[in-house]
Amino acid sequence: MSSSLAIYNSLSRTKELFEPLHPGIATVYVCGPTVYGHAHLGHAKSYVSFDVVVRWMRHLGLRVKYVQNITDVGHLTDDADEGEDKIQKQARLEKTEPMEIAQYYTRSFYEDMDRLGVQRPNIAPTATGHIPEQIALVERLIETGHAYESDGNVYFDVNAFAGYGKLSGRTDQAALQAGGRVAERSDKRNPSDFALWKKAEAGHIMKWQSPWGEGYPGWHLECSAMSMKYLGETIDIHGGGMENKFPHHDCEIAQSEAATGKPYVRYWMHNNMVTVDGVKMGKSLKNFVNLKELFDTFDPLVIRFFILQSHYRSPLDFSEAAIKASQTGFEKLQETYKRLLEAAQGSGTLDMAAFETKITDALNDDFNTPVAISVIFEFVKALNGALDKGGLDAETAKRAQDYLDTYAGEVLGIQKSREELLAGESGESARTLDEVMAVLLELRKEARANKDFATSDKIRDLLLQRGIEVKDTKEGVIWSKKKA
RNA sequence: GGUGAAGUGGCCGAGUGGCUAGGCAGAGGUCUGCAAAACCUCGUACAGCGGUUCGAAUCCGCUCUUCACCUCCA
Repeated sequence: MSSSLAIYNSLSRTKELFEPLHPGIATVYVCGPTVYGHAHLGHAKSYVSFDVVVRWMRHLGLRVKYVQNITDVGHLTDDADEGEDKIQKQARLEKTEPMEIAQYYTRSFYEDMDRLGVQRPNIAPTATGHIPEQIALVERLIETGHAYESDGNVYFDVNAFAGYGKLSGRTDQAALQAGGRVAERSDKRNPSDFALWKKAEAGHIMKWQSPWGEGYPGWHLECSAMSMKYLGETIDIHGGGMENKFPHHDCEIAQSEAATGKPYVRYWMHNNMVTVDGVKMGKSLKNFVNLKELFDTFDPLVIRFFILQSHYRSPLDFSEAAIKASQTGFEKLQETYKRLLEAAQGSGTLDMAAFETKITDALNDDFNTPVAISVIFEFVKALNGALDKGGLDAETAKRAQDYLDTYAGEVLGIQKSREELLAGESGESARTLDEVMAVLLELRKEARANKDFATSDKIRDLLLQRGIEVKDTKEGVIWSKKKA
């Protein structure tokens, strides 16, 4: 029952069997953040989703080369030709310089991603670190007749590239302009032409020398230049947010394919948005939920779990109530895993092969994490049932642990480690707590033996008030600290 | 105006021609001194109107509603 990996390709708008260009190796490029503010839930959805994509492909035995850029050149706050550099603006607001802004928010980004269990990309190139590569790409486009210079600016000539707009379906440039909101620029040949290189106006801080004078790269250029540098002229997968299909990804395709004459990307993947009350969460709107604030209330892994309970191509509506519902389910999963690890040996068995097949099929079907999670819950239910009835035999118990380690842990990343679940806290204060708890539970045990339930319940209630939950199970009394 | 999505039970959220999604919440039960946990049972959902079909939430058409993109945005 082996299925193969199918990926929904935004370019063909169908699911296609994934076959890497070079057998055994998958090249993946995902648009990274522009670092001028703390990451929000929308970033989390995107990078958690692609994290699972990469983890699953590695699980399948592919060697994945994963590149994710850091955009540290602030593109403009308005349209391509107006407004202020975003990073420069933030630097002005924070009374510092652009480089410090970029570095500070880059660190902040990785801090948040680490807490979400997002594995770091193999290469995380910055736009400012690849200015020569970008200039070279512009020169190549001028040489091949796909770009032209005009007063220190260099534009891509959309008419010189057949198929511009094929990703977004925006192929009729005339119709596009009719209702468009971007004012025409006199120095462009065609209103749809986009900037490859921009002349630095007075006061612009982030600028570099180029054959066309002092300036800075256009907003689509870095991804093409860095993707080609590290992954080759044709890559397997390019991922990003849906809002980047047009113009960003269409422009990337145009400038890359015009330069190389080769297909740029074989599978385009676009993840959907996080919404709040049905409206997109975005930096420019003021409705975004900062991850650091969210982590004050919720375990980062709960957020990860919440994200993966919906499909990456579906919008995900944010609400505290929805995350709380996820939290309860998440805790149930952790509890069951812990119970499995501590369970005594019995004689029960489970049909592990069926659970293997189901979850593999789900993940092979365009990374269907919600279905994968539902399979894990079916498994959890069967597992708890078996443990209720006296436990699993040694082999099944081992396979059950492997199952959760592999799918909930290694692939989906929604399971806490054994150490975290079993060891609790370490150190002097934890040992003291253990000793004190042992005394209290001994007193409670004596009270219960004497049928003095008033006393035993009082001990339990008072502990619960302080965040320590005591449960009487078949295996004996257990206690755990609950997060408030 | 153009380009693309989507409307599923109290809530979140999969599926997509016949066969249980799953989670949360709720009801009943088993277990327990009681709780908690776990397990068992239950809820007759697929925006509306037509059509295709032996059979449609799933395909087609129309209508209504929502969202994204067309300006930076994961």
